[in-house]
Amino acid sequence: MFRIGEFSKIAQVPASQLRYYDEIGLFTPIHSDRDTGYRYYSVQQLAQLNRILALKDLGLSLEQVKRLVEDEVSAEEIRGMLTLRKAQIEQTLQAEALRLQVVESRLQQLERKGQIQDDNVVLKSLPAQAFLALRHRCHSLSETFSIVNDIGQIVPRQVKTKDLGRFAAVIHGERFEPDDLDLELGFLLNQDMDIKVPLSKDLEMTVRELPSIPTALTAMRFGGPEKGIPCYSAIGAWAETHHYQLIGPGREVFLVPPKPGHESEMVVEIQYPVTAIAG
Amino acid sequence: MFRIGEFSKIAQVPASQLRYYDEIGLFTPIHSDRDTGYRYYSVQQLAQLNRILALKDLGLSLEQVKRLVEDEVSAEEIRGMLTLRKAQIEQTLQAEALRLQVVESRLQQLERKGQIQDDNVVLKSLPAQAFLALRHRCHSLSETFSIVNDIGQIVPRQVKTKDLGRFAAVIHGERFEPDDLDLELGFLLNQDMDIKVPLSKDLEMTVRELPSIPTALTAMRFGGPEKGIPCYSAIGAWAETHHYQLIGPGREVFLVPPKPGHESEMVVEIQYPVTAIAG
DNA sequence: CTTGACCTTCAAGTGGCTTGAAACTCTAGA
DNA sequence: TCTAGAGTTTCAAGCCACTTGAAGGTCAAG
Repeated sequence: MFRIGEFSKIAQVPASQLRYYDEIGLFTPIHSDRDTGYRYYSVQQLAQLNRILALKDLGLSLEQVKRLVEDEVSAEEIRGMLTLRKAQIEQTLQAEALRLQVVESRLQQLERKGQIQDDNVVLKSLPAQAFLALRHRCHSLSETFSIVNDIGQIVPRQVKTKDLGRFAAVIHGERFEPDDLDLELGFLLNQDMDIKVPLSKDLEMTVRELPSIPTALTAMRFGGPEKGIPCYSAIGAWAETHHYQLIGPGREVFLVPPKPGHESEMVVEIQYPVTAIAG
Repeated sequence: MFRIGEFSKIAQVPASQLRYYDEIGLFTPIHSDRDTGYRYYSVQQLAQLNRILALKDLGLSLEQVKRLVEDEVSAEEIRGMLTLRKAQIEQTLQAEALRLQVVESRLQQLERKGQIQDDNVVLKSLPAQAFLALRHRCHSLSETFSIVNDIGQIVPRQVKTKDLGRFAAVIHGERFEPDDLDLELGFLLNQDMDIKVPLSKDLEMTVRELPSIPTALTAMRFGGPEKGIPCYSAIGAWAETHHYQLIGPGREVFLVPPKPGHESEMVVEIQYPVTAIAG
């Protein structure tokens, strides 16, 4: 029989931790003196404690460990817990590896330049969302502007303010050529609905669901389209250095829409679906 | 200008978190209404927030992030922080990889047998410690016992109880052969001291420092030496499956020393220095 | 002007402990 | 047998990075 101090030295576990385990009922001394409150542990309990620490070391919570050691948990259930834990660890491993990569590239940047760049590129996941839009091939920037204008005028009259999200564009063309743009222009919707909005005699906006993007690379553009180039190249550079690949059409979501005469104050979030390249 | 809800949606950060960041002064809205307390954020602040989140994502504490974004921290200092962080991440990676290994081997054990074995083998690190002992080549078990007995009788008279640790043995022989044991027998000391204890006319115990063992494989033996074999094989098996290698003489520390007539109640911790095999 | 979505502050809770204070107990040595 | 000092007790608070909930105030669409 050992008192808590000696037991804690042998097991290399702080006494405070043993007291805590006693308190939560995870690991209680075989004997507690009625009068003095002193805790007494046996050597046999070392094995028990080691088992607990081993399970905890797998990353299980003390609640889980408790269930494992006190209830008789079925092998099936143990396997479930361990399999889950395995998946979690694998995730953590991936995340940590990514973190390491980023830290290393930051260190390299420091070596070379002294200042950290590209911090407006962010990896997000985006939910699916309804999109009331018109797909159209525009042959000049002015044509694009006029359509954008029409949409901005007409749509808010047809849809309740509450249901109307932000103005957005999907960029379908592979290359960016101002005189041949394949764009899908319109408004995100907060609620799915089944309406059509006629724009002119042969153009009609329809609703479709923009698919979710589990991993999207995003960047902010402050100002008009002419400010877009550094954003796109930042996204491209990020993707390249982090071994990601663009896998679909990009989107632009207008957080602060352009007002006539104040175009330089507009703010757009550029979003590109990506996937990590194996290796 | 956005209110907290909209800003939190764009940034994909819970509003409660933004309030918390405001509270700790890490990230405050550009405007707070005097009367209502409402927080208002600008789009430009998205970039600022992203920078903060990126730094946090590297695993830095909010305190560190705060210093980085508000004080002008020198590049030197940043490099220090990142290098430290890098080392930490590498450690975590290793630990997680080990964890994954263990989880996987547990799962395999479940598949094969249904019960978990070997949980009394524990990886510890042991500090250096003074050892008052006699190294001797014993040619029979009875010779060993008699020396052990002598030591147990004589030493406690020479050393203050407070300074006297546990009885212990270092096993120098490569193979275990009862009729040719190269043993170092004696007591661990709580304080380094410079004494010699004569045992008989030509045997003398001396003090030396047992080196620390950064990674030791340990197991408990409950009972006399005859119970030792499963412990040794458990340690061996553990080392093999986890790709560790024994790299020095083992030790036995007597947690519960044998009392005449109650030898079966003795408890010994067996300790072996090991090192991970690369790959 | 009403309604209901949105916002506020404040308090408490989370997990897995650690630290500290004030008081009590044990034991080696005189 | 006494004493000093090491060891132990309980209780409360603190740690991080938030989250949850209650009670109440504000905003804007219809």
